[in-house]
Amino acid sequence: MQKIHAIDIETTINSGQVFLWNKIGVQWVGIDGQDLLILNQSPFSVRSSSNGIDNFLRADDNLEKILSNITKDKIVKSAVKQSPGLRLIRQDPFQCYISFICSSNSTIQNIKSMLENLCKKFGTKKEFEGHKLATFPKADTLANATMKDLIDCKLGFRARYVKEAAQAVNSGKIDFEWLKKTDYRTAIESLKEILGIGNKVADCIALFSLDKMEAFPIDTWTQKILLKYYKKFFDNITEKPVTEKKYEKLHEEIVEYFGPYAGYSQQFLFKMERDLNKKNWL
DNA sequence: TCATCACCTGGAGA
DNA sequence: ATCTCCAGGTGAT
Repeated sequence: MQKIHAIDIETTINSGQVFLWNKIGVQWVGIDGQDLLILNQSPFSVRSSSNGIDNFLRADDNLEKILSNITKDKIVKSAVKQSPGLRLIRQDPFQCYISFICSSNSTIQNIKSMLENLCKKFGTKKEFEGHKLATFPKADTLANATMKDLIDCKLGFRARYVKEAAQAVNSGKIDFEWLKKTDYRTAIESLKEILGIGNKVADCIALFSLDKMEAFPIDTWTQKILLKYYKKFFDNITEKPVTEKKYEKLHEEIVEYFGPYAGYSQQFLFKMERDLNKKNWL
């Protein structure tokens, strides 16, 4: 009972949801908004620099219910069996939003580098249990950053996206508390008004930070998975690039098939396929 | 509605 | 050494 639902920290951190984490000794040290977190597998502990942790590891989820729901599908069932300790993470929304805007057309390692640069240049220095780190920048800081400083963080063409996205938060156009309360479709449409956010990035933000478990990010890996295992289940999956309208039609089919916890399914499938292809994480 | 193409940057492979 | 190609996509035409 305890064993079955035990969280595997390393697996969870190395599942493409978060970027600002490092393994130091036996523990994982990471940045979540203005918090520094330290995770320990054994003995299990989650420690926060500001006790403002908002259930980062989603201990409030009913895993038994979720897992029994999503494992009705055989492929998901085998993916869960392979990484039973994998969990969805509830991230700081602003950090998640900027992180996935930075993710477009890049690699895990480069995304991590960009985000570390942003923290070093714009974050607040903190020390927690002997670890000196800088927190993630606040929205108004990035909104007022110069383009040169953003370019210096190696954001490339994303620099403009990040600045405008931060301005949208600063002005109240993007309100994460409101987005958490509203429905999935409304949240996605709202996020997509921001330059640099398309369907995929919006789904990542919704799933990883806004409690929208029906979000199912479809990237090139997910597309490969759907083609490989689910071609006959969905009409709208092809090897061609997923256009905006195709994405939306496909998502409807996906939620109908995978159910209300589709996002959990995606996470297990994604992890399985990346590992199968021996892709590196953090 | 869809097809092309460009895009910062850094790492891998030719 | 130098070049080409590509990576958790998105925007403009």
